[in-house]
Amino acid sequence: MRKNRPKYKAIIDGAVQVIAENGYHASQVSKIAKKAGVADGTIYLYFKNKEDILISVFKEKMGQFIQKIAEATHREQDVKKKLLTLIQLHFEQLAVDHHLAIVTQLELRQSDPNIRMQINNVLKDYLDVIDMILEEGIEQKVVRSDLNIPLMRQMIFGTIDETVTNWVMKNQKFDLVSLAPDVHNLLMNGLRTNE
Amino acid sequence: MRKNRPKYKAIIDGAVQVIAENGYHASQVSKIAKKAGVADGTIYLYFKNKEDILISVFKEKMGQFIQKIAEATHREQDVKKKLLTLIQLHFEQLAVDHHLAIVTQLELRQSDPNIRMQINNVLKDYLDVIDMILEEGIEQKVVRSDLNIPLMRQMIFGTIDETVTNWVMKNQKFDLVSLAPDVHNLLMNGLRTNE
Amino acid sequence: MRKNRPKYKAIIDGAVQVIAENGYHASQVSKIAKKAGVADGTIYLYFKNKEDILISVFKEKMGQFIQKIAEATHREQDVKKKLLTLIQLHFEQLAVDHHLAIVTQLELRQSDPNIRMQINNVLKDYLDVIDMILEEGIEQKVVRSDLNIPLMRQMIFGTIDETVTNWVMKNQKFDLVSLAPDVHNLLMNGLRTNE
Amino acid sequence: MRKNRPKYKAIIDGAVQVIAENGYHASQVSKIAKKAGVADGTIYLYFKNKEDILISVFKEKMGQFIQKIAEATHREQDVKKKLLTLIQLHFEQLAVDHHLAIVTQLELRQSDPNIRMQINNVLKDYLDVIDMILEEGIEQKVVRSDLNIPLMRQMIFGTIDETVTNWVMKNQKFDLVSLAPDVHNLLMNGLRTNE
DNA sequence: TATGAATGAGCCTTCATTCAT
DNA sequence: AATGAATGAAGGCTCATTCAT
Repeated sequence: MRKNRPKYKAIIDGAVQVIAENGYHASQVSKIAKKAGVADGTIYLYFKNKEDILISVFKEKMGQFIQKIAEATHREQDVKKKLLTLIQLHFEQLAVDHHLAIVTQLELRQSDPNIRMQINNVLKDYLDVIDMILEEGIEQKVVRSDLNIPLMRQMIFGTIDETVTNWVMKNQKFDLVSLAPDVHNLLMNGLRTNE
Repeated sequence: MRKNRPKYKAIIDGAVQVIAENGYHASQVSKIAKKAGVADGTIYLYFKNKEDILISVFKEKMGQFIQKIAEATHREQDVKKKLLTLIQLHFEQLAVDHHLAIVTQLELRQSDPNIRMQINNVLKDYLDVIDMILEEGIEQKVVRSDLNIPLMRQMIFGTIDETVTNWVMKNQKFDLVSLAPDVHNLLMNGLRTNE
Repeated sequence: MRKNRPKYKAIIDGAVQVIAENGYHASQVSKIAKKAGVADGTIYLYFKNKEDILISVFKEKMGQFIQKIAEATHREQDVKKKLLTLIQLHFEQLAVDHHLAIVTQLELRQSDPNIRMQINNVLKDYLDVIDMILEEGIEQKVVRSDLNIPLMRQMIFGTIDETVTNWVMKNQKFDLVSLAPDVHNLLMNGLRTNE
Repeated sequence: MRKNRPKYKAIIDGAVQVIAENGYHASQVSKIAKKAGVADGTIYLYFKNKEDILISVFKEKMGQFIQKIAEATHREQDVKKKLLTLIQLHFEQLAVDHHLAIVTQLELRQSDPNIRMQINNVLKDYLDVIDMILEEGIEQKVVRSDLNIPLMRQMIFGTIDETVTNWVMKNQKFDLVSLAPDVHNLLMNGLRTNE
């Protein structure tokens, strides 16, 4: 299968780097090819077009990203701990790969409607993980039940996302991972039931 | 003064529409000119280049946007009411002008570092409004003081922003404004002091 | 008459300066207008189009230039002195107005065939002066008669012109006028009869 | 090596023709591409920009031009014959390629300072050939020693150049090459020692 | 006459994509 | 499969010229 060939991975990784360094619109296919160590034409043996590269980058990288978070939260029993794990892994994975962080937080926000739709498809899995935590929390009465889930999910995702964006925009000058407990505390406070 | 001329406004408004419909990078200058009802060359009497259009769009539109919110929150006495007002006006203004909403939530996220820097400059005023509310809240012991302000601000802005983005992505199918009380409730819950 | 109005002269002088400073193709009409202290549109009350400005510049400036030389050589009796006068005045006039020198030696060489034709018309008068000196010289047996006049004229004009061009290209760093006697000596040597 | 590829030569030759026919500033890149039988974009695989085409045209064509003259004069022993050879080859080469003649005599005179500088660099070699002939002539007492070399060089180059320009301007209606002996005679007369 | 805002045709250059080798 | 030279469509921007005031 095409995706298992070494050049496929080389192109994906090259694309992440080039996009992180130049931004999506300044990322010429030839630049990606050079960084990946292949000829320009070779790109088109693996990808339909430039847009397809971007979508594939997101699917590959975010797929793994989400996968890890999904698995880790499943392993946890406690709802609060699930959320903490989610936040921590989210921060950790981006802190470790700042190229990916730039691409995720900044570059992927742009682009055509149909790219965005595909990206949202992938993101859907992530949001599902959040929803499941919330549902479990409501069931266990750790999370308030008077607000609908999408709203709470938006707070969780919005807060995490905004925090990472801030970190990226400030050129990763502070320690993102160490913020996890406070973010968790803040969110749990908002979510908790008001006895 | 250049900005008071009717064509300036026409171009800004044309740009908002065209960018909302096509995305920034697919928005040819000639398209903006046509929508504004001016010749292509006229654009360059009012704007340095295409990038300058985008920045001006943001400064003009977001400037007013933020101005309104800043004034309205200042008029309120109660901290909780200030936050509610902020959320409500944020939602209302974007709900009323969905072209602007698309540009704000999607198109402006992209683009070169130097565009982003300029945009952040404008946004700074908005974040300052949030910070002031938080500071006042801490003083009045309505807001917890054990977390730093940037973090809480990120929750507030992140949640509001994510909510609007969701609304835009779902093609404005639900009533954004009516969400304000719940968002407010959720955020205040997270922020409140834990006695 | 149009040409006597003060703005006509202002535009011509502005054009000479702007062209000397920027080169013909980087000399926008608006730049010339600004330098002349008139509105862009005013230019077109005095000139048909941009090309017409260039031609008029040449006619005005070179007209005077040639006029002076023609008169001065006529006043001289001696053929040798006539040629010396011609060389000296040629050098002097350009040395005094280096903007004009740049325009004459460099900028006017370019441009469309039909501009060149008009320029040549003006130059014709200058070449006629040379021819008359040569004819007189031949008559008086000071100038050899075994070569045709155009050839000798080309030597005279070519040598003078090349000397000025060199001076312009070297940024007028040496004294052009003081070269006149040597140039005259050299040319007379070539022209003299070989007894 | 880039310059050896057939398309490089095709573009250079196409450029010479198009520039000769239209003048440099009216020579669109697309016209040159069409004449050369390549796509517009192909031009930019071989040349940095439009200006680079002009400079390359000059370097290539004038390089060969000067090379031939330099070699031929070196082969001659006699100083007078060296000069005759120079004049003859100069005329012959331009007579044979009238497109090149137009470009050399008219189009290359124009243009930005930095183009001119590059052109002068190439021309320098030609002027050096003249200087060497003069020095040899002085040594052998065939050329007068009371005038400085640059001045005499200006007469030689100026006369030759002016003659060619006249020929080009008169649309090559007379036989340029046959003028060589007279031009030579005239110049030698000017240069000779006055015993 | 004079103004200068407005016009819009025109062109260099980029770069995603193709295809002969 | 892989290459990379070649393609050519597309668009931002300039500037000579016009015309309503």
